[in-house]
Amino acid sequence: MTVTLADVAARARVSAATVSRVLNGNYPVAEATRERVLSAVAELDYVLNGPASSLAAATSDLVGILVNDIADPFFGIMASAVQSEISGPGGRAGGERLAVVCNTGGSPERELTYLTLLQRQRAAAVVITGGAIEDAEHAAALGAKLRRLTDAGTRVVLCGRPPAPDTGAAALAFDNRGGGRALTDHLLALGHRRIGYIAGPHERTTTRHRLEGHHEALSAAGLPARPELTVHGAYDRASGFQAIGELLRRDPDLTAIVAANDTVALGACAALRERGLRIPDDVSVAGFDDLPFSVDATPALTTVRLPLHDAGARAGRIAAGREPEPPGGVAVVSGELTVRDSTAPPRG
Amino acid sequence: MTVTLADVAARARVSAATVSRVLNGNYPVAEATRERVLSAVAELDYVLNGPASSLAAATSDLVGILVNDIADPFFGIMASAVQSEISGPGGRAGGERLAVVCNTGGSPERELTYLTLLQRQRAAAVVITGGAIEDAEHAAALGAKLRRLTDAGTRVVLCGRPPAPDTGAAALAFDNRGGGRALTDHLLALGHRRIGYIAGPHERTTTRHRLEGHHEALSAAGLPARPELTVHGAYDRASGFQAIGELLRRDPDLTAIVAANDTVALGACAALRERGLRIPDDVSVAGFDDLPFSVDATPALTTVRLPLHDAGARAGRIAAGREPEPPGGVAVVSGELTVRDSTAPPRG
DNA sequence: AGCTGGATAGCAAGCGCTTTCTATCGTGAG
DNA sequence: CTCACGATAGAAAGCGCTTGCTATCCAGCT
Repeated sequence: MTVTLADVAARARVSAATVSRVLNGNYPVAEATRERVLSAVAELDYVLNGPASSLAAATSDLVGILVNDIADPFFGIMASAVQSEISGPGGRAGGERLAVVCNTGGSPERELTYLTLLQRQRAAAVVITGGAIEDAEHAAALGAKLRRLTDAGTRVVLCGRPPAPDTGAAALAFDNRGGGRALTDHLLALGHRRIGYIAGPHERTTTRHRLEGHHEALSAAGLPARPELTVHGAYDRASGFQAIGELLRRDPDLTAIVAANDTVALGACAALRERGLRIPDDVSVAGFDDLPFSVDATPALTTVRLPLHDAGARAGRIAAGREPEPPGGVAVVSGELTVRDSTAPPRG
Repeated sequence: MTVTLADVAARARVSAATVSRVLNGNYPVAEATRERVLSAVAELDYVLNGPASSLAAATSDLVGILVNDIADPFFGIMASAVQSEISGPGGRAGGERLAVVCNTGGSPERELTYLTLLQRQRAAAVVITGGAIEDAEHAAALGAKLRRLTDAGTRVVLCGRPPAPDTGAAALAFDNRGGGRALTDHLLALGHRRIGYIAGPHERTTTRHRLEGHHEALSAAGLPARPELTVHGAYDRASGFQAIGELLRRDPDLTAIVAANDTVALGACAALRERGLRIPDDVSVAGFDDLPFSVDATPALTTVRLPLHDAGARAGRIAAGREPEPPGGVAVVSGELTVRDSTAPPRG
């Protein structure tokens, strides 16, 4: 039925061992023999049986990339960068490694499920992108799983997520706190004092760190905490849109809005415009991430630029073993305050 | 070192066969025994060896999703929909199927490479999204590969791509031609006569079909073909930005621009604004796809809405074998003209 | 001419799991 | 009290490939 190594061997009049060695190129084979084998492979349209090969060799060429939301360019950009590094320098699918991305949808269970599936496949490496869930139970389960993966020889790299101590995983963490602080500092410097904050989902490191940066800036400026000016929601447009209604109800005189990310910020802008408020004349708006569309928004969005592509590429190189892990297994990647047209001094 | 089935069997005082049967649940096992096995599995932290299992069973639970650009929400949305259908109803990772997305970057070689890699893994199904490359040689190679995949029992579904006859692959094709025509008809109805067209890359079915729709509308209206008003570029923002310079040089009096997709349209808008041209007052702009950010653009973009999520979900269900293939193996998915604020009658 | 060693090729033993076929046990029927 | 049969469990034969070890061949030496 399907062509096997033995068929190729028979056709080339050599042993299966020789065919295997030609295919893997890790053992000397006479040029004439190699050519004979190669043409037999071509003639028979032979395709290696991956499972059999992985079983015998006890390794696989699968590399998994976990993302929270594949439809969000934030993850798409990182995943794309990881993948092109994995698939070999030059962007060509060189190393014959199968870099695949797995969409967890932000669900802790699916995150674990995918990790198990990858562990089953004896994946060569795993890159986990984006913020983590802050739930003690889940964190413990995840930590244990990562530990087992690294123990089994799978390289694990966290990209855009805080380190997971004692798991053997390397981490490239974004400085979300610093970015959040820079953004609010900027608004304060412009003279804003009534700032609404549209945070991401509860229990996510990204959400908490950005929010903490915001609070740091506020208290450094001697401003009182006003918890009612923070609302939580998903990292999507609808969340930003709705949040504006809530925020304006709680304080109709807000002069600035900081959003969890650019997508949320855009939703907020839409809601503001719908209410006849002009940006930045009536209300300033700031985002986070600097996704590609943010520069094209009207007005162009003030945000914190995160080097998503670079971080992903580096994570990919570490996962591929082409770059050493950062010292201590952890590196902090900083964002850069990017001021554009959506923020301005408050009226008045 | 690593825990195997035999270890679990020994711990549970049963044979390996029994453990396998408990894990697969496809053979009667006494309740008491099953529990004993299950606790041994838990105690030993046993994880099935995927390659060994796939080898013995001659099947795998891998499902591949090919996309041209994972950082583009156009693909992200479809991939996300496919994946959630594959991973089991309810969006939970139920079926223990490993749905993974592979980023070809639009390269024909990588497309083929990934398909081979998936074939190696004896994937259960493959979903290929987005337009195809129109190169005879590549098309033949791709067709042959698809044929082999389907012959080997892998279900192949094309999503947002024209059918591949005689390959055994099912297809959900977008009506790009109809959408392109509707868009240009709309512009003509508004009174535009000098319309620039920013097309996608050469040799892609999507590019050609959308452009053909445009030409159909033009000639149906009795307008002469003006090839110099069409420029090609990538499906990205930069392409739209640059194209405006070129188009305006060729005809400074254009009153409308049709872009290959929304991303390109946004780039075009930015370029237009930079030149001091107002949209839609001075120039109307239309996109294609209706990506999430298009409604938030300023002005909100007129475009053709493609049911990306629904199409992806359907493709996923077909790939999972939970929905029959469309009759004849092909279904056409239509877009819907969505008129917003970026198009208006020309000044006059 | 006999010997040594490098270069190739082959043998065969698994890798860990699934599954067919067979063995065993307990129970209701005769 | 025996027999047959349904329900379970085990034995063992692979699945297709990799790789350590062994066998062979021939050139270069002594």
